[in-house]
Amino acid sequence: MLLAKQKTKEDPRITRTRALLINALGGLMQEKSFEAITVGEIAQRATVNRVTFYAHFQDKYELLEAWTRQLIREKIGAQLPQPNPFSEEKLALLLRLVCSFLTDFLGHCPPPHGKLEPLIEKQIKSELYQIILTWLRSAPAKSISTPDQVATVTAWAMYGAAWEWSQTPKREPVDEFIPQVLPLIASNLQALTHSKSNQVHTRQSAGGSGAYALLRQFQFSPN
Amino acid sequence: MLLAKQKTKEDPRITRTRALLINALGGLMQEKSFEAITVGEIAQRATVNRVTFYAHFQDKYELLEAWTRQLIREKIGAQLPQPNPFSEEKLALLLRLVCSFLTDFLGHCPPPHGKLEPLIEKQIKSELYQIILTWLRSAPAKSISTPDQVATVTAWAMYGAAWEWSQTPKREPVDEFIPQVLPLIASNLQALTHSKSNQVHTRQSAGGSGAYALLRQFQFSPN
DNA sequence: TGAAATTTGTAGCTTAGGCTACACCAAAGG
DNA sequence: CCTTTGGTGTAGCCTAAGCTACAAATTTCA
Repeated sequence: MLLAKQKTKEDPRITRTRALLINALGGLMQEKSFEAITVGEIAQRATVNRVTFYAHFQDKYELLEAWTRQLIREKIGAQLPQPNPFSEEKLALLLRLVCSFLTDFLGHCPPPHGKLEPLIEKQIKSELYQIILTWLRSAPAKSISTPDQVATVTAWAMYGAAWEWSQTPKREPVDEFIPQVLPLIASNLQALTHSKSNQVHTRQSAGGSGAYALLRQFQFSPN
Repeated sequence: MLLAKQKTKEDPRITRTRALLINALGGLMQEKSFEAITVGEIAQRATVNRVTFYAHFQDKYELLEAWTRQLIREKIGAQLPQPNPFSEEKLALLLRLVCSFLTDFLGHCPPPHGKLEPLIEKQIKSELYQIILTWLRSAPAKSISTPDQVATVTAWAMYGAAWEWSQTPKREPVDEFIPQVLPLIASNLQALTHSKSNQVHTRQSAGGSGAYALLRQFQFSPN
């Protein structure tokens, strides 16, 4: 109803109200755990009627998704000076952004983070997937794998690396961590810099089924 | 924040839109002179339709009044810890606030300040009048003059002093200035601290006409 | 000067948002 | 147990705000 993304410009009231609600949730998330927050509180802090909330979001979980998505776009996607072209420095920066997001973010919000962590995992990987896919589209893809496959694998690898690092109690500083894992991640993107095709296919699977089929299943839907 | 205290609660959309417009003007006033600002610009920066502007304000001059009034309330009225009871320290603080408002404020806005200065003069005096009147109401008024008269005279005296000081090119620091003029101003308020009636009446006028009649004419209308 | 471009202010219509009221559900708590 | 309490979600109505369009001023500039 109100959510229809039409080609015609969006009514400013819609943008404004959504922004108010998202920011209100952001404020409350610094004060109490998500589960303890009620729709009424969110609406009140947003100076918006509670009924209006439901005109924009199914429930508070849907708002949570919108909030984290915006945060991720701000802190990760928007920090890359310009998306194209690809460079190894940009890949390093991207990984660093994911790392700092993970450390900062959870510090901001009082636990428990029950439903929060799977959500941001999903969304960060989705964001990474989109960014990498943009790189792949603007470069000659000589890999034997499809761009979607490369993007998916790289996104998962990057997030996994950052996640593992962020969970380590006595972890090394980011500046040491990044050069250590970057080669593992960048190997998938060799096609972008030299035209050498990678070896993944012959290593992983002898037939048409296996890891690739699985990956295809779990590819992110656009946006 | 916004003052229309009707018995029926004000629609939140109204307060929000007014606040957006006022803040938009505040931003623009730091960038260019008031005369150079158009209604369209204000509305755009407020993320509000230009037509909506006219639903709230007659023209940009009326918005200017609202903006300055809010600023004055924030910087002066709201800085007094609690209005009552009266004390000489509070009077000194009040004068200091007026001084710093005058110096800060004009620095923020690019000249020319043509219509601006008479406006803030009127509004600051009005604010002072209200504050002083509150003091007078909560204290035994033993003066021969009416509270309105005392409040008016004191407000004018305070603003006049602060204005003269702020216009002096090589002025002394506020901390020296305030003790110098405060006795002149406070004399009107003696009735608040001791019950000695002041001498103004016998000094100023021999009959029923004269300064008092003039003052009565120029008393501020409530809000 | 006089035409073009802005800006101003208003009218009429459409839509988002505010409000009341209500049904539903779940968690206390007597 | 059943009542209270508080959060959830929806329906219907009313109002504020958005949009288009247009008729004046007003400013700009050739």
